[in-house]
Amino acid sequence: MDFPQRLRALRREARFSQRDLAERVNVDFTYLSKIENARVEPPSEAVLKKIARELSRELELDETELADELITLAGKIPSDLAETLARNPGAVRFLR
Amino acid sequence: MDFPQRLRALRREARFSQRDLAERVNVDFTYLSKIENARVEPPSEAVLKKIARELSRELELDETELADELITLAGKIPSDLAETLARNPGAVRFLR
DNA sequence: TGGGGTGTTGACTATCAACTCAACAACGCA
DNA sequence: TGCGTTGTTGAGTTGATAGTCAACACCCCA
Repeated sequence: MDFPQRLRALRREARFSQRDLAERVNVDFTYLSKIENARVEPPSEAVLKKIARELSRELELDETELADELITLAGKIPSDLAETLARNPGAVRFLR
Repeated sequence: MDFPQRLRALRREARFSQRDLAERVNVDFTYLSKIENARVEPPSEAVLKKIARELSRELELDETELADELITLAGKIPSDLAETLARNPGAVRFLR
């Protein structure tokens, strides 16, 4: 399941319209539409986290886990992790 | 050693002027100056890789290793690694 | 004393990511 | 049949990133 599909599935499961969710995370609802239809790239990490907050709240899921799922599905690396990696020269070699 | 210092050290070791190196990697030499003086952020990964190519060539170092060093010094994550991480949901959890 | 090679700076520009806004279509149902 | 709710699309905005360009200063040495 790719990011757009997953987002739409979660949103519907939570019984939110695009307008509902958009308002809660402070973006325009048309933006959510484009995201769900892969017309644009997944949103910023900040927005992803807000989405995770609202959806986890409604669906009684763990917020952090959902955020991680969405962020990696979105093809990004959680910024706190990215920072740690960038500061550890060894960590990168280890991963290789 | 931070990124700007390291770059300048390597370039001098290779006996390249800013103009020399800039021409080889197809950027303006004044841009290198600003980078070495930390007037701007480190360059894009694409430019970093070209720099690594030219310097490793001249100094007989391993190109990939030098690229990794420069990229992480620049505070970035090598994009191929980022991709691998983003595709492995488990890897992120493991790192946590 | 001036010409070539070096590095620095300020102002400007192009590209891209991350959105918003205006308009409209499709459905349900009172 | 018309009104409310939902979703889609095209065009435009905004701020950040990644550079370029013109000008100048310093050195060296012929």
